Amino acid sequence: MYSEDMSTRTRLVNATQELLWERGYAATSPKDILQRAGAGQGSMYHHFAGKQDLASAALEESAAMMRADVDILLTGEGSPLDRVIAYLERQRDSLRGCRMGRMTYDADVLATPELLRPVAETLQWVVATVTTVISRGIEEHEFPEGTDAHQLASMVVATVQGGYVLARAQQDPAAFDAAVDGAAGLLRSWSRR
Amino acid sequence: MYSEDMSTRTRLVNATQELLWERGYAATSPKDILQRAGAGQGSMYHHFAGKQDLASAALEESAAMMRADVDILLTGEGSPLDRVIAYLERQRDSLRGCRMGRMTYDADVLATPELLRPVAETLQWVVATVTTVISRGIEEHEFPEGTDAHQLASMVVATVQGGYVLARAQQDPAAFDAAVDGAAGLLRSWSRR
DNA sequence: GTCTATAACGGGATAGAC
DNA sequence: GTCTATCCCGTTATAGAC
Repeated sequence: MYSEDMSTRTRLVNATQELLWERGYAATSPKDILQRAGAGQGSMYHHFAGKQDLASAALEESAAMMRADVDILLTGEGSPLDRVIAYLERQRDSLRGCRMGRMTYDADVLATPELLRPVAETLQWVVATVTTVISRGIEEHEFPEGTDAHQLASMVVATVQGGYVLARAQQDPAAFDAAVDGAAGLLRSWSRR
Repeated sequence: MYSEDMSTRTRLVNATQELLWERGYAATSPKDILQRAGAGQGSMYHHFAGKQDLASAALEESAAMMRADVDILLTGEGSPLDRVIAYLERQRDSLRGCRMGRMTYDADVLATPELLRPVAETLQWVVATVTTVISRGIEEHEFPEGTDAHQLASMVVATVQGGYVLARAQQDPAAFDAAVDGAAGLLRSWSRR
């Protein structure tokens, strides 16, 4: 339940963002959303065309938040290698999984272009941004010449996404940490070649 | 619809395995299963206590299949490095994702110990098996001394699991290939240190 | 063992009052 | 703008005939 100074529309979007992260699209009902937002049926159908429309707005908002979070790590302090390792190591709440990545296993999302688009674009953006940082590292001779920046970036992002899967399966964040630590170790070694 | 020489029970389990892979647990209804198996309501409730019981049997069967598939790659021909790379590179149908990994984003599975158990055990087994292969590689001096086999194995399995996520988001197997090629490249480099 | 009929419940959307 | 009442449909399970 949100504070009164947020508009009903905002409370609806926020509640939907949370539920999409926790349970996914198909498993989230309008009733769940309304209860968490402290709103009635009418409000939702006044502000949005329906569940899908609201979910679309919520996903776009979550996508923007994820980009902002990742951007801070990748454009922050330190050398290119430091920043890639910051992206790997500073993920929080690994048991919650990825707001965007989890949607790829929701059949309704895959089948609905408006819902898949923010997911596809955001993950694509993360890979592209890591690729840019690694390319910079190659220019600065922190990574060897001939490094395939896109392959390396794909591996880095996949390690994070897959680390979430392993941690959720074991219900243990240590499984995530082992994966990203393994990737960070290899990257450090690669940069010293 | 399956051939007549399979028992109804077997057809139910097989149909459920397929649907769990394609859509997950919550999104699969008994009706879907019965239609694909070519059976009626009565058959299912005769052989199984309900949807959850049938899904449990199907997941156990899929888990065994996945272990068999992975085992062939990891205990097959070649040096430890070759076998780890075979595991990375010989995944098929990357757009389908992982039978077990996908279940970690299904809230009902997480909340049901009988359903989560095969998922957790199988992914744990894969990481442990890759760890063993890498440890062997360290003994044989194919990997440097001081290599953390468990971290490296976690990274390898996470890359595969995350590669599925990236490929499904883009609806393009190339995203999977880039991730596993990146991991394979780093591993080769690491083994030559 | 397998079938159909039915029931109880919840999801998602609409209607119309306030 | 927000509320409640209502509707239609699909999911899951049960009952009982064959």
